[in-house]
Amino acid sequence: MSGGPSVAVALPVPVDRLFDYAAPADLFPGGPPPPGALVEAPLGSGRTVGVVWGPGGASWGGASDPPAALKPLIRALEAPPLPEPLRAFIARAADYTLTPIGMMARLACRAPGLGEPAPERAVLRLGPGAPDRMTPARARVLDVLAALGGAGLSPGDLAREAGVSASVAAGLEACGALLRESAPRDAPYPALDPEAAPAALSPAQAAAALAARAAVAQAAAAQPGAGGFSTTLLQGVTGSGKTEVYLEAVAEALARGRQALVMLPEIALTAAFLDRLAARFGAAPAAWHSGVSGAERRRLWRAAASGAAQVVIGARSALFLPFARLGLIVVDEEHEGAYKQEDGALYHARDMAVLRASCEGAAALLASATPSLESWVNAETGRYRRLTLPDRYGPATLPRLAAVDLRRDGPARGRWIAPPLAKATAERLAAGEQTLLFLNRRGYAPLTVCRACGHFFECPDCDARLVEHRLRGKLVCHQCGHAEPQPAACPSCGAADRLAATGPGVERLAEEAAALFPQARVALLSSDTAAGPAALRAQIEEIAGGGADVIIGTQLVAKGHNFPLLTLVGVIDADLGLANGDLRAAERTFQLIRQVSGRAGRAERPGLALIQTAAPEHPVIRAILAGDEEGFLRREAAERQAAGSPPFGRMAAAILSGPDEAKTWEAARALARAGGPLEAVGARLFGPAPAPVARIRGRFRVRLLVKAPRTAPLQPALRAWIAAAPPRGGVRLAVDVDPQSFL
DNA sequence: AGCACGCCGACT
DNA sequence: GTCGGCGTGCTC
Repeated sequence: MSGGPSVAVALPVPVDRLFDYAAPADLFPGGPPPPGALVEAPLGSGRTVGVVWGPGGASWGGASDPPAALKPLIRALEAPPLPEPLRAFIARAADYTLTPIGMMARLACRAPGLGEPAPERAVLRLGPGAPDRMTPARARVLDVLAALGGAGLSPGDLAREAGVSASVAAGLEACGALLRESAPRDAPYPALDPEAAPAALSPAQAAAALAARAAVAQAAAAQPGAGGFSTTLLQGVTGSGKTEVYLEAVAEALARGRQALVMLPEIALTAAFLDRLAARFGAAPAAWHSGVSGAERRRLWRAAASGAAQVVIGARSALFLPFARLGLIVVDEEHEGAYKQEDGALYHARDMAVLRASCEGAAALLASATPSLESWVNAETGRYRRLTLPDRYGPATLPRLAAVDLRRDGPARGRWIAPPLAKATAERLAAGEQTLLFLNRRGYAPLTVCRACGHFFECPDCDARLVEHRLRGKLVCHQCGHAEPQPAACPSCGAADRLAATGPGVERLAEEAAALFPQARVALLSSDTAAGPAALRAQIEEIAGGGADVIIGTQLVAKGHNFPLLTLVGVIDADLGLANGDLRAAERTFQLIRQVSGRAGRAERPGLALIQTAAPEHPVIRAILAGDEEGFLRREAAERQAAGSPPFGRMAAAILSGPDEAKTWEAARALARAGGPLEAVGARLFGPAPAPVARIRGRFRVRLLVKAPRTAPLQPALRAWIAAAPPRGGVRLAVDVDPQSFL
């Protein structure tokens, strides 16, 4: 290297490479910016913000040598550098998820105004001089400031607080009784008190809390990155008091001067949750999610970096905040699919939380009533610690589960509510109790067929069938969102009135329920029926409060709100999710039916769940009916191990997409022939489409799966593989990972 | 990811 | 004859 100091910078471009820049002494008199510094750099014809990764010449993956003449950096931003543990996390997360490092690093710079110094504002406070004369208005101003001690107020706030006009303060300032100063615009976060209002814990909670606190204490006592890290799975059914337990862990972090991050899958839940934490710790913690304003993001980003933000409640993206001394990460509802980030960088936030904790020497705490298979396996094998909370009320709260064998007791053709379920529903109606009929299928009917010619409607852009949405008068593709008006006549043969809806959707089920129980108030709950999230919440609340007798719902009803009046749940088609060939179909079906069944009944009045199935002997259905979660997880884990699927390895996919089916398929075969990296490569396709070549939005796609041992260097292997058979002829190639836990 | 370069269709 | 479509390739 020649020509003065240079640095390697991670830039937000999808290239597996660092970019070298000159850091000339005239621009950087104190030496080149240190690792972690945020810098502005010229790139192509424009400029972009990146993160200094090390001295120039560092190679992160990239093969080609940097050019002889380096462009100089433009400037260093006025923000604290990303701490070393965060950089380590970014590098490992990028490698793990096959994401270019700069794209991962970008997630840590997502706060506005990082280029500018922390904003200041003018404040007035008591000055050394005495007022030239006293008036009642002036006295009120001085009283307000005296009550604040040495602190100041902005001119506007001061006038408002004192109930005077701005000119009063101006007069006092002119005679030296008030002093105008500059102060940080961002108010500090209120201090949290770990002992403000400790919860009363049951013996089981207290025991779990003790262990959770010990894990945090262990992390806090160790040097960062020196063995303090641990992961704990906190398992306990709804109502067992998991939250109180992990808040004890948060209290321990607070008491030891470490920061805590609590991750939630749903942003909508944070408001209520913040209230709860405010009650526990005496003040509300900071919140980080997509709905937080720019000013608040800037404030929180800097407060995380300074350590002033003691506790942060956040969504996925909070994982990339520059915490100064993180001691604990809690992942609430760790099994939730919402933790998967699937656009841009691909990652599973639960796994990245564990990774971040390991980089920070912090404790990770995963909480769930129904743990994901991955976490359960990790707890079983001893990689994670495990804490279990027993049901607070004993087994009586669990609803009684019974199967309705559709082969024997099924409904008439074109009907979906079997006689035993109809009878049970009628009984609830007579008793003034609510029934939930669960069917995880939106719309009126999943298939529309012409009875005259057999024509059925397919999406023009993909392989999926169009679903009739009678309420909207549309045919809709559930895969890509394509919608078209519902025709009156068959477009193929022209026959009018011969189009037949085939199969059930919730709209059709609601129709049937209304006909079956004419005296009942039937409510339909589906993501299509409400105007927006707020309207939907209001609707759910109204129904839960007794606004309906029979609730028809999709998976939407499985989560969140409680239905205290509900004593019967009917699962219309338990077999629905099991047939679609998806890797996680069984797991999802088990969790969904278990969650939705659990909605029946309450402590003093156990409910009933009737599971309609045509395959009661299916192992998954049998496990559901027996309430045998452990058995299900054990069997599912063994099956996946036999199939070599996650969580027993890493899986990546090369996705080829092109405008032409033959060319796309040929490129995929060439890639497969080029010799797979590491282990076998096959043209297996996962996902909803049944064919090896799927059509999505008019383009053809093939997924080649790559399986690798957990610790294998997948990134370079994939690069070499793709270099051996680069796609041609308009075919594009993207590498995708299945964002799941293999940690 | 942006952004420029480059080679084929319908317009003043 | 040009404006502009988006396919391809590069960014220290």
